[in-house]
Amino acid sequence: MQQINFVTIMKQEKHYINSIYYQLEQTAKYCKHLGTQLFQKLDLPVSLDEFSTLDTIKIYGEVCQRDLAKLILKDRPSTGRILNSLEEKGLIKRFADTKNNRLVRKTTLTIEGEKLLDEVTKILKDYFISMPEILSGSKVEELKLKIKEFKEALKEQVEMNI
Amino acid sequence: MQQINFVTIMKQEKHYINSIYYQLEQTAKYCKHLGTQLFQKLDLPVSLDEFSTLDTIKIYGEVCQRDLAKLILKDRPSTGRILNSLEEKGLIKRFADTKNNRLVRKTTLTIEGEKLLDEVTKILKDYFISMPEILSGSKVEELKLKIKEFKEALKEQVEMNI
DNA sequence: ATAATATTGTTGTAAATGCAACAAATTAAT
DNA sequence: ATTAATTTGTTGCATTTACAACAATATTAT
Repeated sequence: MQQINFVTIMKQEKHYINSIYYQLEQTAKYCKHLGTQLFQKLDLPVSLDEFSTLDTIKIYGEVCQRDLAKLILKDRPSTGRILNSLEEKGLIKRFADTKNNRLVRKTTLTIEGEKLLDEVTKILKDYFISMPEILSGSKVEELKLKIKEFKEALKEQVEMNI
Repeated sequence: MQQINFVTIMKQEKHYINSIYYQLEQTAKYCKHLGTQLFQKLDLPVSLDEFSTLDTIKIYGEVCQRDLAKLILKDRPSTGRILNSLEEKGLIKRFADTKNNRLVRKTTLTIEGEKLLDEVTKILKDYFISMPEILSGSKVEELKLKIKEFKEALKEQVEMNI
């Protein structure tokens, strides 16, 4: 089987909107709309961004705000504002800590935060169960792995300035 | 080989940020940054969104603004503003037409628009050629097809209200 | 025929986002 | 030792974006 390389593919691309970059962007828009609509329909007390930030903190634990920003791919001001909102809602606690002898602010979920994260995660699962099977599960899983692989490679090429 | 279905996959997802929806969003952010950085670095006379809009008009021809909005997945006001900007720059011409006996505004590229589209498309190609091969070409092509498939299925599930 | 509904494009406004600049504090350089 | 550069988090601002409301017009319903 002949291997067609990336350059060859790009040369064959007559139009940017047929590139994987644009297709990914468009697909992500549908994902974002789907999530936002669900969060509004269910009248949840957090936004989708706040929820995924909670989820990130739960997984990656006590990181400073800048490291969290790098994880959620938002800039430092946006990250700070999301944390302000989560703190006002009593879902996280912030505390001072040091990282390389430098004063930083770290974050943990409160009991209420843990509870909400579990509840909304369950709601999302129930919602996806009620959805028609868009693609067979193994295909989705396979696609997800390929996207992650592509994302990790892309990460090396993009200067994020966070 | 046992087929694992979508529901099974979602049940196994303990965290939203590991879902294909969030992974797609994150990957698209890298794509967006990559493109925006390039357009700024080269000091191009159009934004990435304006360029992809030009490309869309080139492919889909004379469509009304609402149909164009559905293609570029932006709302009607945003679409109108992008067209205003492209018109001010002399890259498109707008003209009145009818669609189902209804007065609509349609768009075509000017000579300058065509020229700029070709030039920037070539610049993008050269840029991608200069990039290291992120993934082997066949893998990227395969991934793109799967993403398109996923996107088309997703489209049926999302009410875009455009 | 009249009213209700739908389509298209625009305007206005509020929210989100990114970016530059800043203050505080530490490390590195000369 | 003094200066320069780096890291972290915040504030302010300008751009983008979404969403509701509107005007104009055509279709549909009663």
